[in-house]
Parts: sequence; structure tokens; C-alpha cells
Amino acid sequence: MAVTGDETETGSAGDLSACQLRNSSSSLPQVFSVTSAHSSKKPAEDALQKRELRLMKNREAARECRRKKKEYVKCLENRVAVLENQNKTLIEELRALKEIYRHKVE
DNA sequence: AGATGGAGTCGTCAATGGAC
DNA sequence: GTCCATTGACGACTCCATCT
Repeated sequence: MAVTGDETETGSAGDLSACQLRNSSSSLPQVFSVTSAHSSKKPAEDALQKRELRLMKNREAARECRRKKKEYVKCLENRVAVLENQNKTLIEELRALKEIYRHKVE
């Protein structure tokens, strides 16, 4: 599993912004060198190539978008787990303190 | 073995916002 | 205004589990 370095939880209680999506520049394969400026192609061909380039970029962008979304969700899930643990711990601590207090009062 | 439904993934389109 | 990146929505497809 290749995690992208910015893994999530350190166990501290940060805020949810820890799970904000990060920008990471996507790397498109440089298949299409942007040449249409001075190309000697027919307009139709040129338009077709532009469309293909657009589709390719968008395909890549969609992949990246989904990857980031997954990462975000995973991060939120980690956060939930951490907070649930903290909650359990605090409840237990409270219970113990109540018990101590009860013994003192009696 | 085939039918069926749910979940996940992918490519595409269209809307939107920000940069220039 | 235009260009470009981002992302929600949609349809097509695949995989897997369950049912008959």
C-alpha cells in the first residue's frame, strides 16, 4: 500500500482540517506536446486533437480527484477511530473518579 | 449453471470558481 | 471574457455473493 507520505493520525486531538484535501500536482504523461499553435493540420484534425487532449486530461483529473477523495475519507475514518478511543478512555476515567469520590463521601 | 442485485470503478459531460 | 482545474452526476461495465 503506497501511502503518500501525509499519513493521518498521530493520536493527538487535532481538528478536522487535518483531513482536508491536499493539492498534489498531477502528472500527465506528456504524450501530446502542445503543438496546435503552429500546426499545419486541418482544423477538424486540430479540433479532434484538442478534444482528445481535453479528454485525456480530464480522465487523469478524475482519477486524481477520486484518489484524493478516498484519502480524505480514510483520514476521516482514522479520526473517528481516534476520537472513539479517546471517548472510551475519558468515560472510564470519569467512572474511576466517581468511584473514588463515592468512597471518600461514605 | 444461469439470473439477479449491490458495490466498486471508470470515462465523460457539464457546472463552477479562480487565475490571467 | 477566456482558459484551465476541480468535482458532482450519470451511464456503462465488472466482480462477487446470493438465489433459484
